Amino acid sequence: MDALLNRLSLQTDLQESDFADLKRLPYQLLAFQAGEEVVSAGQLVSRAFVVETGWGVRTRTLSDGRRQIVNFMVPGDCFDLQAVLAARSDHAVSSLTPMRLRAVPAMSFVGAVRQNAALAAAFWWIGLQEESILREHIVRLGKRGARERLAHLLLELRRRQLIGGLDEATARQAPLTREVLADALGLSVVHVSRVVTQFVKSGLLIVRHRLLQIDNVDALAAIAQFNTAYLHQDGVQPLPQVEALQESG
Amino acid sequence: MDALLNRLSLQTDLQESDFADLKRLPYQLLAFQAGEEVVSAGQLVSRAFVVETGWGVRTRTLSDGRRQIVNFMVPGDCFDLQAVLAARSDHAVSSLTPMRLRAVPAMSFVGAVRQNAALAAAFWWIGLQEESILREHIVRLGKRGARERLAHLLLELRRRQLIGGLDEATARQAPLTREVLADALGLSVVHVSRVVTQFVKSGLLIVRHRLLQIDNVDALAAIAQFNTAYLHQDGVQPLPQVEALQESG
DNA sequence: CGGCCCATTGAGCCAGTTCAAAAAGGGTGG
DNA sequence: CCACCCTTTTTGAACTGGCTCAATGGGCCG
Repeated sequence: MDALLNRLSLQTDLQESDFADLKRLPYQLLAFQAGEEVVSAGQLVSRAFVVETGWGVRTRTLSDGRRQIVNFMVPGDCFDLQAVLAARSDHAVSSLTPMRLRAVPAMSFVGAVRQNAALAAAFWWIGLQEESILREHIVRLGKRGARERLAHLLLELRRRQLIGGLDEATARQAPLTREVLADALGLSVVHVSRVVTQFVKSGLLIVRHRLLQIDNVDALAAIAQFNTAYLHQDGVQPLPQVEALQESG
Repeated sequence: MDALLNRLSLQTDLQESDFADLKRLPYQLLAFQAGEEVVSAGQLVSRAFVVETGWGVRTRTLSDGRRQIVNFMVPGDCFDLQAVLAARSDHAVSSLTPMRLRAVPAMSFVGAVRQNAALAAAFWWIGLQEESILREHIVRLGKRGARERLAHLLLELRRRQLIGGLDEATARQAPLTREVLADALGLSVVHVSRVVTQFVKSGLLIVRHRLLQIDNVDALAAIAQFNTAYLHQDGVQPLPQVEALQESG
């Protein structure tokens, strides 16, 4: 879980002992090939997951087959922390690339979070980031045109990969077919293809096989009006409240 | 905070003592007129809010003035629970109608949640619902046409008002101008107006002043392919995990 | 009664869609 | 190493849902 640990050490002020608590959690490593379904819609989930390597997506499929990608998952992301409540997943999660996941039993996760206030704060923070990413996706779909949407998404994914500790060169890459992009951006495959081509011709993007690679971050940021504030990368403040609580609780 | 209490009693299995803990929290009542800004973007928030009466919206405004409504808030909804972490709000919250809010200091809220596992579970559940509502908004914007979007949103708002304990007649009403709908649905004011008019002519909606009233739930549900699963109304299960934890922690 | 804000309606336009077909990979088996 | 097949991508052409611009109409308040 290097990516998650890296993320937590950058964004929270966990101590060695907190990391130790985290590492002590029981887990199971799961390996998936590209295109497998990790969690099905309607399934009763009872584990929390951490992405170790590879990319995944959370999708919602309407009864007539239309499919919306609700969120992407890159190394260091967690999902189904909600599992804690034995909720039924209302979305499916599947892998885009070969993917390795760490699955933690819900009960153990809750236990750790309840016994360690710093961990609770850290995962609360992660939840906050996730929610913020969802909100930004809403803005992307509701208020932006096709070029802006694509540029904005690619920049977000780069940033999120950086947060997970990947190096700049890797973080600029995204293994996304046009269809995946279309399902995420609320556009047709054909139109995504046109926009990608246009970006390539303008030197913003390099396409190799089905790998998109950002070639000009600044130009994309200008197109997308990209502002990273919503990612809350700066991490938690020294947290006066929570520290006060640790003393009293 | 009747609406929230009602919601919690329907969806969670809190005991009298849990409700007592909740009622014991210090709070401040705030009253706003229609169109006031409750929380500004970038502001450091340090309180959690509960909507007592009235409607609010969370909005994100792009630098060029485009405005996206990310979520609606109806009685019984909570927001800025994240405040706990002293995060900067990346969105503004404002009132659509006169609104009464209960503001709870972040520290007190965290204290209550940390000392009472049942409350923690209840608010975790509320967070899960909120996230699910955001995801459904993504699907609405990404994969649905204008008629579907409007029908779907109105049905969601009805359901959410019912969850807050409002009666059926009230829950069918929504005090939304065309502009608000447009900003929420990613459409233009003009087109929203056309769709509303069309719905009125088909007997799906009644419009009085600036109040939309649902006149035919089933027909709207058919248009929207509305499925309530994502609202997780059924509430938490008896929660084996959390109960086990209460014993051990 | 007049002013203001909101909603409606019409006309023309455009971003993005759909349909269809061709091209380009890339993996597999011979 | 080549031939073949399957999937993905690209491209063209026609279409359309929703947009913009602009003007008119209504309801409410002072």
